[in-house]
Amino acid sequence: MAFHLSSTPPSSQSPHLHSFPPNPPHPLFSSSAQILHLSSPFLSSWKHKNPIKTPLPSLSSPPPKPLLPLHTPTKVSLQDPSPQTSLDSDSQSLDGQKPKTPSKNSIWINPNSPRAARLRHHSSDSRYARFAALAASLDSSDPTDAAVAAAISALADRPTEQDAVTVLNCMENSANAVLALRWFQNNIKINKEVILYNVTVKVLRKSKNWDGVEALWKEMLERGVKPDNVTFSTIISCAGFCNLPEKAVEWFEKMPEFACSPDYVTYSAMIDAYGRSGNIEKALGLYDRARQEKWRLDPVTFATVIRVYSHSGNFDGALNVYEEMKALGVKPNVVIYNTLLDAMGRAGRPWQVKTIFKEMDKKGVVPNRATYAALLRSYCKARYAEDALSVYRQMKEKGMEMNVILYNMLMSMCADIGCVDEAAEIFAEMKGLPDDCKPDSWSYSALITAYSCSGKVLEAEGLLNEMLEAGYQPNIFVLTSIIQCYGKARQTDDVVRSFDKLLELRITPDDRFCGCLLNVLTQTQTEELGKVINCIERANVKLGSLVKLLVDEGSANEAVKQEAEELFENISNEVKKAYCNCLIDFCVNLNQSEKACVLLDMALRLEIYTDLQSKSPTQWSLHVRGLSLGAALTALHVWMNDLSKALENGEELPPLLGIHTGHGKHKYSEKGLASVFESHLRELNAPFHEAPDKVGWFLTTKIAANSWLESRNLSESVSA
DNA sequence: AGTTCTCTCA
Repeated sequence: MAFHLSSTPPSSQSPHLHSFPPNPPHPLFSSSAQILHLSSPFLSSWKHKNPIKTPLPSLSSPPPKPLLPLHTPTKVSLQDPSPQTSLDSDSQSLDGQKPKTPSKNSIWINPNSPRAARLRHHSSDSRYARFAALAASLDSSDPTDAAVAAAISALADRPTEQDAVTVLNCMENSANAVLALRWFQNNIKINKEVILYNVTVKVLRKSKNWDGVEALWKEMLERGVKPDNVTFSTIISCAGFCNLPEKAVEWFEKMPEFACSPDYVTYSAMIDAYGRSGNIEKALGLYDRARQEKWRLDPVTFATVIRVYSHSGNFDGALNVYEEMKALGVKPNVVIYNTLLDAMGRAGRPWQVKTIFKEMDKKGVVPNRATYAALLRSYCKARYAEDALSVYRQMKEKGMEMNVILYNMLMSMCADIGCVDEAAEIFAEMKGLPDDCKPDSWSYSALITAYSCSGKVLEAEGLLNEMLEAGYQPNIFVLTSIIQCYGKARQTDDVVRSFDKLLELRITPDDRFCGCLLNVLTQTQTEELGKVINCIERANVKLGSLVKLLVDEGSANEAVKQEAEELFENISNEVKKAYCNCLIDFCVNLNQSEKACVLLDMALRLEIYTDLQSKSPTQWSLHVRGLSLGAALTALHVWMNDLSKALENGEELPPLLGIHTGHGKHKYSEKGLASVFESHLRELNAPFHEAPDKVGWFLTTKIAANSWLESRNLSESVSA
């Protein structure tokens, strides 16, 4: 028996714009793709589907107007700047540029901060804008009583109690917020001191400063200020943010002592606090109680429970809550929809994301930035490229801020599906954005992966250098990509050099990294195998010894079996299939078909490959979808032997026999697998033919199969 | 003046 992986990899790849099931594995570690390298057809097919001249017009050509107008700083000043003021400001800088430090009368607000968002929201409210400006000034003051006093008197003339609440509510710097609270307590007339404490606690929550909250609480009690329900729900939610569920319970239980009784907001905060700290049972228990006892439940509570379910991986639970909510007559708002969209995105159910988004539109709920961000995340994760890119364009059109994470997800998706050009364009766009949107290590990593996957060695190397210049150390992800890249280009010495770099950086190779080395091994010329095997040995001793057994023609099958089983006990589940695919391909490359069968057998026993063969009264089938070419051919060989045995035992074949290679709608390889598989079937004189009406299937009849199996047996017995 | 929407295979 001999079969070889003789054909060169096909260079076409099917687009998987709407892959189903979603979330195919990362191409670097894809369980099936590695000997069938396929590069980027996405762009062309996408262009074809969309009669637009350039796929990403706003990326490739300079836009007529700013794409992200929100990145333009919003100038907020206390008074309308008088000409004199402007002159003063300008005169501070010799080069005619805006002074770096804000002049006394104008405050520059980070346009990406939540404060800026609130400011835009309240843009018609000049009073709000004035106090937001004061809050910004207070945040950046020195943390001293004097500096805080100076900031307040510079920007606010005789603030009222209401002004104080507004200012504190806008602040972010917790130390200064406490000092500002102190100033207001000492300098203005206050009727409801508890409110000032409550808003200050909110500032502490922003920085997760639990100790500060406890200190304020103590101080309140000492001053005889009586906490109210708002105090409790704020403190409970703070405990939740700080991952201190026991503190949340402690304050919840303190309520009666202060003549407060929990209301629906308190319960919502408690459910949230439990949920955030991983107490799923308790969170859901509280929700159940709330329903049974017919407490008032509002959309916020439902959104919280949906999130608790979604983060615990129970996505149907999340949907159920949504149904329950509608059944109870509570109208879903934008936050509910956003939470649901996020949940279905996490679940990897982009089709449900679409349905929910449509429903939202039908009900007239206006999507906001969080909605679009959730859509983008879902589509990127599911590699619904067309949809993701469309959402991205819509966000830009609507002036909604992207951020580094969203950009990175978009780039990773492009990399995963082979859209190098798009990834590069997005990267270039990021470079032109303000600092907080500049490419970070993830961005570099994503584009390096994109280059690596499509064999652009020089580009990948260039970007790696750029990344180093930008001050980022290469991490395991980048080095995995680079090694993949060199392996594919058969630059074995560079593979070794990069591997040494990894060890030099004291990075411990993980299972995926070793899988990448294995994959490189399947692409390495015989005379250089030793170099790669040496790396594998250093990365993972067990894997190294298994590989050496496979290379050694004298090694016993039993030894291979034992070593492989030991190895597979110790690697993570997500890489097992990829390892099997590579190891079997390696055996096939080495002409060690028996060892390939040993490994295939083990993979079946460990249920790494499942349901390779199936039998119905009308059809027997072989399913090789998701297998590498070598593994698929090994499985075919085993199947043929099984069929012959069945005939020998006097069994009758069914009317139809079929081989399923996959329909090529997703993953990198299936289309490739089908075409390469077909040529191997021809070499074997196997009478299977591509089914015209069933994509990804090769079929034959009982009669043709019978005579083929007979002639095959005959020739084998002759040669024996 | 209170509870929810936030992130990447790290």
